[in-house]
Amino acid sequence: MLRISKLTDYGVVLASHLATLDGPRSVRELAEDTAVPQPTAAKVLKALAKGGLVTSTRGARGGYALSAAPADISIAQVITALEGPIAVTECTDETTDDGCSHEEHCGVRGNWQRINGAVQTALEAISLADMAHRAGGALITLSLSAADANARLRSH
Amino acid sequence: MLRISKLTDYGVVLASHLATLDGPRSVRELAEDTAVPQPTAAKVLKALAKGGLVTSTRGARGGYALSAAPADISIAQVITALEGPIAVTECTDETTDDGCSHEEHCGVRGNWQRINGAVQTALEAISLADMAHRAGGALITLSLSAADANARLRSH
DNA sequence: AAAAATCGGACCTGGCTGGTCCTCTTTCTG
DNA sequence: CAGAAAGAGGACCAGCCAGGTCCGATTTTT
Repeated sequence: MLRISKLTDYGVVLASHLATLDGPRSVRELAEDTAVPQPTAAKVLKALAKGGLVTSTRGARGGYALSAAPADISIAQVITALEGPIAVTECTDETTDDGCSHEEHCGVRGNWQRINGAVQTALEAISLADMAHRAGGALITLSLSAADANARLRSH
Repeated sequence: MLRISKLTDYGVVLASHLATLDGPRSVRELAEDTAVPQPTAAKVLKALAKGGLVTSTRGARGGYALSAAPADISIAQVITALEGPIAVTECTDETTDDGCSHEEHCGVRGNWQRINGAVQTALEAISLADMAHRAGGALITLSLSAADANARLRSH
């Protein structure tokens, strides 16, 4: 299903919500606004803080706020902060260089990496500002190759 | 990590391997060629057969073969056959119309669907024939919009 | 000093993934 | 016609991890 985890989904929702605010907000407030269970929201926000996407202010009147402008934070960053590097298959995970035993059999590998890169590029191109605005217009289009992209352009 | 399951990975490897062959092959042979554990390969191939991607011949000298030309079977079909409909988040799974409780809070939803659609389109555009050829050249590129695609074309 | 927050963990638990096995049916071959 | 070869269709299990909760320590405000 090519699914991302629910935690990550929460992360995107929370981060997008933060993008509509200015000052820091407490976990309780954010959880209420987004209807995410409070302890879970806390966990997610902690992870985002560790990833440097949000800054935390401790103590009374503290809370979380985005560490950068909404337009400068990508969905890919949120996903990476919560799930580690984006890798569609284990093969494409560069960190484990254990030399996949199928390597000689699967000429498939290079292609997976390309697919993976494509997905990653797509997610990097989408900012929290984009997500915060509903009705963003035509957000993403895909093309198989430059030539194909060209053909599409002409057809419009 | 936006990861697909290992079973699905096997499915792609097996299907891509079948794309390089002509007649039906037994599970044992396919498993040996691809270094996928035999019982697991059987399971995967059964699922592919149920999805109509491969045809099975029973009895002695039977086996599996692709049900269509490699160029006419997409990676998306393989994934769908093994994992059900592609849905990045639960929200984007159209089958469950239980009205996600966050709905009013998350203007995010429409955007997820667009991302989801983009990924799906990308996977639909990649055929087994593409996967079977290693070194396929620039297989996929992404663009945010037609305008952006245009800009990219010019920059090359 | 007390209250309000986050931090950094530990902890549990249910479901799902990956993997195996067994029996039934079908088909070919000798 | 008998037996072997092969898939169909399940049941089944073990391990892992996502999802979720909770607690004590620390920091800051009031």
